[in-house]
Amino acid sequence: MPKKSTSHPSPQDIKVAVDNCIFTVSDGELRILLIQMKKKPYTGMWALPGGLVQMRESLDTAAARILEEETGVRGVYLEQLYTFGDPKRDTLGRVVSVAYVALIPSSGIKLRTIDKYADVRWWPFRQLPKLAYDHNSIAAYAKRRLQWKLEYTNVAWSLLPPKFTLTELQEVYEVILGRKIDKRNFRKKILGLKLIHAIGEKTTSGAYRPAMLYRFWSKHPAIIKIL
Amino acid sequence: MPKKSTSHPSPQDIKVAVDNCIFTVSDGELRILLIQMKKKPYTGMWALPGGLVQMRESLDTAAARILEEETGVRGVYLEQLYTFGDPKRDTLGRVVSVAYVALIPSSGIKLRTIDKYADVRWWPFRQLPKLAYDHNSIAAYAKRRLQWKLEYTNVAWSLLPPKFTLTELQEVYEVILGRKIDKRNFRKKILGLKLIHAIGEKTTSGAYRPAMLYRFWSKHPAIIKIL
DNA sequence: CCAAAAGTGTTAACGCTACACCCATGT
DNA sequence: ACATGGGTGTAGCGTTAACACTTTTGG
Repeated sequence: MPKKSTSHPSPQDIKVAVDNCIFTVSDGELRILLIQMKKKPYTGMWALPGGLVQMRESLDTAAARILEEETGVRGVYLEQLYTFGDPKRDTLGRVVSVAYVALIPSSGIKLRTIDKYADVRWWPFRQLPKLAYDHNSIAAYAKRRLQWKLEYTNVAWSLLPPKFTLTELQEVYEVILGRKIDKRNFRKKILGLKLIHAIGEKTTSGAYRPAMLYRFWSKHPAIIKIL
Repeated sequence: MPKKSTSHPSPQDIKVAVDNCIFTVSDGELRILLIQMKKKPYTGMWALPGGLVQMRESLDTAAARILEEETGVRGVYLEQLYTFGDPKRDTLGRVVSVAYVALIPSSGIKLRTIDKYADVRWWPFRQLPKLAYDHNSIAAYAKRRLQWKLEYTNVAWSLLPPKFTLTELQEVYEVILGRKIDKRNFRKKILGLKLIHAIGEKTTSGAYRPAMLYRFWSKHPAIIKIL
């Protein structure tokens, strides 16, 4: 950017990072994955898992790589959220962070502990601690986007295992949107959209009356008014 | 990012740029502002106006600065769109581009010619040339976002002068959404939303029957189902 | 008086919301 | 038999979509 009237533009030296907001729903709570930092200025603080983008990888690839390093998960829903670039968001130097949202099913995820971090845990979104950097803002923004996506697209399926009951699906909506939904209206609406179909089976393990299991026809993203 | 099994992560050296998709509606067409490049590898090609982020400015500030440098416009609608980071999007080196969308009213904009570029022009969106970098993709994405925003928020007011007729407003919708809208339903809907109000005046200049002029109550962004 | 754009209501279809009871199973 | 979650239908209301003629002005 030559010829500005303002003070000399110093040569650009900016790092580009990716930070992931990894959501799941379990035990009736929206949860987000946080790591506890070891590194110097934020030791002991919790933060979103992230890292610098490598020279030869795209942003999407970087997000997927970091997601896999932290959780061992691959092939899940992963979408760019927003890019945060306040000059003072990192005290050590200028870092622009491209935030991503990942959605993973609650069932059977082994968190991979990695010695880069002191700890890795699922935190109930309602009770987040104070996070490093501007990560509280990023997480808040991610939740708003998730709420929107849930109402207007079919992403909900990314939060469920391949086979699920309608009650489980409804719980995902209720937990994330933060309100009760009428059971009959919900089922009518969802089944009317023809995005899922009952497979013959029923739940076996549970107590009381078994529930029908459903599967979704396609995981391809679609924009459809749901609620 | 220590301990990767893959080849040594080379030290990060990435430039961060901002590119603006500046839209307006005039003469019944959606138009976008393009600049013609002088610089070495893309000489003569058209591209989105953009530039490198300075060390001490935020991304939003950079976008606003570049917008003003190119057009002289200030205080218009400006929103971050998406960040494009394919490693090969710029042949000269690794550049991550944060794209912004700006909306400006068609009336009375003097394009400031700047000797950094060979030319600056409004292009009808329907007939874009092949652009430098990945700017065709960026522009296409920006248009999709604009279409969505028009239907679900009050951004349309950013494309109109302070006083406007309902026909002008409807034209903005028709041009951007690419479909005809029923005049009576449109007026009923828009007036019912209570976002605009008739001021006493009528159009003077035009031939034929004068139209009522309207003004919007507030330009604050709002999310409201419009169409 | 003619051309051109401005302005104005009604009806039918559809979608959304609210609401309460019986069913299948395990203990 | 009972406790627990699974499963089902209808009626009222509001919103949307389709549709055509009269009014005002300039030439």
